Amino acid sequence: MLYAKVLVDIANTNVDKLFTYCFDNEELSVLRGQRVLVPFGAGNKKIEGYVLEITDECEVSNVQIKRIIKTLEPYAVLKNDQIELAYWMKERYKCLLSMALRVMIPAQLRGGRIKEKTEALVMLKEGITVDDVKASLMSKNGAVKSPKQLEIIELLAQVNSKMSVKDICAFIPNASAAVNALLKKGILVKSDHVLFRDPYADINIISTKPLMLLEEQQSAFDAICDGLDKKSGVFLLHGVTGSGKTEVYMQAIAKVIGEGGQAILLVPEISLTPQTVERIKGRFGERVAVLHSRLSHGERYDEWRRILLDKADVVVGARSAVFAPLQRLRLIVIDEEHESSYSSEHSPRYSANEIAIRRAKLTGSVVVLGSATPKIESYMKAKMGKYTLLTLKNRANAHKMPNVEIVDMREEFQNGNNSIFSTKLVNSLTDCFNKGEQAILFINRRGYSTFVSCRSCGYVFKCPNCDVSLVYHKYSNRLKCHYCGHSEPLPKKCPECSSPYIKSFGVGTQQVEEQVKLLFPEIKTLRMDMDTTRTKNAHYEILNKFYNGEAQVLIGTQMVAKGLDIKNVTLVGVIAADASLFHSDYRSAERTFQLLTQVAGRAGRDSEKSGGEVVIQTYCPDHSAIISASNHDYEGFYAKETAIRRSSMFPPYSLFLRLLFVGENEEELSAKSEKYLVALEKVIKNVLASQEANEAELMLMYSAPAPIKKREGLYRYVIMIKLARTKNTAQVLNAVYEYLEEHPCELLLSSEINPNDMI
DNA sequence: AGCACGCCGACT
DNA sequence: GTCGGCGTGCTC
Repeated sequence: MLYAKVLVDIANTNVDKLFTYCFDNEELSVLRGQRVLVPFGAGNKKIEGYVLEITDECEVSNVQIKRIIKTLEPYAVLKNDQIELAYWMKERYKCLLSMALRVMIPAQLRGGRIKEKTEALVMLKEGITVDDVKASLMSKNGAVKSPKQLEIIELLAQVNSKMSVKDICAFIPNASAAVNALLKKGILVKSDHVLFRDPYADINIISTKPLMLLEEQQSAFDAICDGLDKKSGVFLLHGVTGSGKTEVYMQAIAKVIGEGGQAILLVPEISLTPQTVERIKGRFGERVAVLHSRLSHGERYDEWRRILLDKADVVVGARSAVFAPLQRLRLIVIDEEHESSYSSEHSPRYSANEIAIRRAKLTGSVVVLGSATPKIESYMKAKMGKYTLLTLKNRANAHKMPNVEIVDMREEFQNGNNSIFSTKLVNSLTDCFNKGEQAILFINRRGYSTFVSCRSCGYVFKCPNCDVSLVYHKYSNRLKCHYCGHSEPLPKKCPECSSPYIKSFGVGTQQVEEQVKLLFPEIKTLRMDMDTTRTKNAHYEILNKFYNGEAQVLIGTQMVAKGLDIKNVTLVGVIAADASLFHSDYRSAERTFQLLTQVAGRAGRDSEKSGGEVVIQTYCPDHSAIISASNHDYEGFYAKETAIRRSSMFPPYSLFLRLLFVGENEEELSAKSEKYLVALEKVIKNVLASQEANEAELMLMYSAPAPIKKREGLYRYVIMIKLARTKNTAQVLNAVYEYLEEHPCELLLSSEINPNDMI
């Protein structure tokens, strides 16, 4: 008898520990990492669980050890390093072990809802030869009784392997009745073959060869190879837009595969277009698996299983692909490492970057973080020597960086221009269209306007479920909430004062499109935002149309800023660069700089044309994020931004811990968060006192409604704790977590360190 | 999470 | 006297 320590798949703190079950290894083989069905609780309810340990001695006493009912798959679904990783995640993200394990396997596996897709294959029964069959199918006078059956037999003998009925029919029309007859006679036998659904079955793959690396690329590649040989290292590949980072990743991946290893390439969800996949598959062929949220359940499960069953060496995917169950992992590449989509928004709120580094440590792999605009935090780590900094300063095809012009919209207004386009941008658009070239207009807001209000009494239309103003959508003539999806028709008069004078303010993608059409009636436009990309292939179709020149201007939100590489685009216009600057969190300048740099990088990617042009419209032309972005000056921005962070003691010079309380009753929420604030303050001060530390290490601590204090009908309150980074920080945090564990509160939704956004 | 056990009020 | 409320505690 052997024993298995099992974690039951129930999301509850009380059962988030190992339970010992037994099994008879003569009749049931159970592996570490395998999923099993076990009886659990008083009613012996059948619960799915993960085997995290196998022992030959039972270490628990005074309990009746139950028996494992069965294994759920014939193989382990978790690799050893993933189990270690899950334990680490529990500590790091304060999540349940069961939740950490859940993100590592496809959701469809749980509950056994997914079925393998199978196909019946037929073959000649063993021991039967073609001649035998021929003889049996001949009548005495030598005529063939069943010509179709004979044909099938001859075909099968010729290909000498199993065939599906569908494939047989491709050679012999309407063969299925004859196949059934042969099956009935026992001449043919049937077997089931498991199919892997291929999400990219329809794309045509053109194989590509490695390009010659430029000097900078070559030295980056050499450094990464060095790391691969040593089986350790985290590299920050800082390369300007268009510098050929992808080619460096690809050659590093090729080296790994060449040596029998495997690699993960993470890309932001938004850039997981068929083009990206095509490019990777073109280089690495069949043994590429793709994982992202747009796959159907079946496709996702099949791709995951291909990885598990060692049918893939490269995994390309979004955030959760960092958990891909590869056995011989040696390299994890994170493209656009600064992207916020690498941080999970729900529990466990992990960061793919952190997970990659942790997983690499556990498996002896190398991590490459690539970006034109690395996170301040990442760049600082590189400067301090925690990561190895690799720099690509030049664009790969010798084309220049685009020329960026900043337009002060306050001046435009003073000069009598109150339209959303500056004179400069209108002139540049005219030029661009005249030359038959294309433009991208970027505005970080969808809809028509940002808010709607009554001109008579000032009433602002707000969402009934959320504490945000409603956005006007002109095409549907409705007011919409971008947080909960609430939508209502635009009222004819003000609900407060009945005035009919209702006006919308602010600019969104729909209005930009409308204005372009008014100014350039002959120009075709395309709009790309959440509203136009709702359907499965919409992304791809819009970009394809633009690529094929079916429109001269593409208007869109964030999603046009990332990764587009269209040679004919020579002009990029940023309608309002300030939109992201006035968020009240310390990262807003960084985000603005990143976004502007990314969007500017879309211009002038063709060496035939002269560099390209970017026009940035803003109300704060002196802001360092805007100036540095216009000069393509990451170093300059980094220096200014770190100076600000240091003087105001923002991360990475300090640390924020945010506790989020969510509930229906605002008074109760406010009172609860206040209560915890008082208690936690005492806890923290006690720790600091016991360490004889300066009380000022607790820099700031308050409780308040979240910036968006109501969302989807629920109120939100936060406790913010700002701590100096000292030798005591870890101990302070542990004390806080310990207190929260001992005093659980059902309203406390999450705790996060340096959250990505404060809303 | 789900189920049993247990200790209080309302009922035939 | 019993039925059922849901607070507490345990599940290999």
